[in-house]
Amino acid sequence: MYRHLEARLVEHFRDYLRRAYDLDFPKIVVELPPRVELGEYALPLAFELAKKLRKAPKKIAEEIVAGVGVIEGFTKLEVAGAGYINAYVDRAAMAKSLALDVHPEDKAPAGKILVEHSSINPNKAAHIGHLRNAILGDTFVRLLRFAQREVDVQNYIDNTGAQVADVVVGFQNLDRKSRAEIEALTKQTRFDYYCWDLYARVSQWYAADPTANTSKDRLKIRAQALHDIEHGGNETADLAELISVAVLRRHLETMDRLDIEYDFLPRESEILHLHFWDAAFTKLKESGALTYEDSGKNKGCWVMQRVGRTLLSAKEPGEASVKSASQTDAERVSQNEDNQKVIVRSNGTVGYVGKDIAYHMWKFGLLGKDFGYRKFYRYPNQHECWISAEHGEADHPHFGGVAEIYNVIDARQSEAQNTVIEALRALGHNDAADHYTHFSYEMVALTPRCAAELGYMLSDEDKTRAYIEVSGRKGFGVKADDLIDRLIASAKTEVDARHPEISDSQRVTISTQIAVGALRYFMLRFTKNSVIAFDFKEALSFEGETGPYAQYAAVRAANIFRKSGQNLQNFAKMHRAEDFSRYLNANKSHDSNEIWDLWLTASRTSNVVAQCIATTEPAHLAKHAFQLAQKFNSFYHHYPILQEADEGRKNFLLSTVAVVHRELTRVLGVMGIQVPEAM
RNA sequence: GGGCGCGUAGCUCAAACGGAUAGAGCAUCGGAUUUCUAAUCCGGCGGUUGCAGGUUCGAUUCCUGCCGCGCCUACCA
Repeated sequence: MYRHLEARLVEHFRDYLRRAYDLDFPKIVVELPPRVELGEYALPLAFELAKKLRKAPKKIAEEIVAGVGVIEGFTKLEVAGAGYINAYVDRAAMAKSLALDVHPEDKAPAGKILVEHSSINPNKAAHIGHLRNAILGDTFVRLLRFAQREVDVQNYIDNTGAQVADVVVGFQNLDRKSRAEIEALTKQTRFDYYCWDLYARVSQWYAADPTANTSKDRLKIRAQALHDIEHGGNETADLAELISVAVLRRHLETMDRLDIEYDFLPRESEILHLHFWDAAFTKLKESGALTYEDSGKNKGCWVMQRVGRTLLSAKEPGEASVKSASQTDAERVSQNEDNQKVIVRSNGTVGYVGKDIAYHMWKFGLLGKDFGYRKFYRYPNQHECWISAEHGEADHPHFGGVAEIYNVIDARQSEAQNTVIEALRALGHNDAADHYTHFSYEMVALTPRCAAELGYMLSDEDKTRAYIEVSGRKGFGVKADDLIDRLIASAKTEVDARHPEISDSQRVTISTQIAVGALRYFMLRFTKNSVIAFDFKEALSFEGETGPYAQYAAVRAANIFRKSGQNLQNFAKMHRAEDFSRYLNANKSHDSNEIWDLWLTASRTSNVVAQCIATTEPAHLAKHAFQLAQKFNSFYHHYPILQEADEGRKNFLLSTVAVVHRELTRVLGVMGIQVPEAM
């Protein structure tokens, strides 16, 4: 609602500026005034105009306010501060549409969006770092869907890489398990935990031998395993398939605990076996994006020249050319080599980035090849998740060939992501490159205290650090399922104490919802590029700025309705005929302003969603949910609703509760957080 | 060395596009419950936004330099 009025306001001002000043203002900035007393919208445009018109901002603002005329939905414009133009909406009219929950038609841009997230190596249990990725990605998907966009969710599976090979090596050489034994293990609960430990043991096994020769031999075993797996059609590859699929299923189960689902799981094995790379390689060579090096340190490789880094040739103008003139040829050559990215190794094998280029050409429908598709996993809610296959089913949905993509991948991989984007440009696919977004975020690390709590020995240097990076190779980290278990147990203790009257299975449901709320909120409250230093105490908190705080506010709202005997879902709509203006305006008393502020905050959801999408930053939504809950809790405390004697005012207060409940539930839903029955 | 990011209250974090008095939570201190459940609310304390310049009517935000921290910089994935 808020967003549509804003659009109307901007349009009106743009028109006026064109008429009155003959000015084209493509971007009119609109802000939220610091307090509702100052209106619902603030435009600082007079400040900017001051330069052009060579007049005082305040004077210009007054001129505009006098000339701009009546705007539908607004009661007045006012000049405030040093030259702000504040716009005041018709509160009663806006409240009415909010109560009715009317949404003027939005024309969402056409074109499918593909969001890739999670992409956990299927060789060990998921940990907190993966949780951040999946929660950010899933929330972004929900944001896009809220904005009426069509979205496919993909989880890329690197099932032929070194990490899977390591676990296979572990089963074959350390634990010496037969295929049947491994198969039995995969059927046990949390097979991924077994792999977690095994992966750490193998990593030690490679390195921790005193005689260098043994270590070398072991790395040879690893290289052989990797080779066999990439090739396929042998015992090692079959084992890798068995293990990686079993771990993948575990990952899907873990993420489903947080209501995170995927539509399609493209795997590296199919990218290899369906020869995606060959198709891409041909195009890359034809376009000149890849060049063959016949000398130097990258001799025998196909490389990509990185752009954005100056190729220091004599042609460079300005200072750079002076600098390059003083360089020797040898320096220039070596610098150019440093700017090269090896895509195909001198032994003819393609590296990870090359496969990624092919995969991204497929995403945009530029490869001329497609995966086979097989049903893989049906969620309890019947949603079907598909997986890539060499020979797929005849009937399948169509994935790939999308208009826009978002890759939720941590910041350490920006370099690789940029290389893929550059490759698309080099192929002449600028439009695809422009619609390729690396949704970059920082890692989750552990505080030294947390690491110590987990029983890890820390060096003196580590103890002084703000955080310590998790490491799969060392088996150092907090496993996702463990964290979820602890959150549920902790919530259960509280729920048990508060609600002995309800059934245990219901208490488990509520505890789970609270745990998910706490976890998802925790991962969303930090902005993407701040490293999260994980700490159990903070993550297990249910008070203050947390998910349960917001859930609690919604539960309280529902409780009022339960006690009142009124219907929460229909109440606001049923009272649409009522005019709330006397409560909302009331001479702009403190009370009416405080309550209006609550309505106003509730109305801003679609605005915040748009902001989150534009900035690829879901943290704004978490902040918004918290603020709405905070304002509601304050309102809840100050206005005893069921005791209200004036029937009209009581209806108004109940409508307020109903609208806030609806919007808060909606916002939490976009974050993947449910509102429990009771708390 | 180069690239990217970060530095804001005791601690953990906000402040999209430069804007009105830099805000929350935690911690701490003090208060609120015969009421729609206190996982709550109200108040106090707490700031030279790393440092030094610059641009601007206006800078936490943009630019330059410096200091400190992290990540990336493989013919690994």
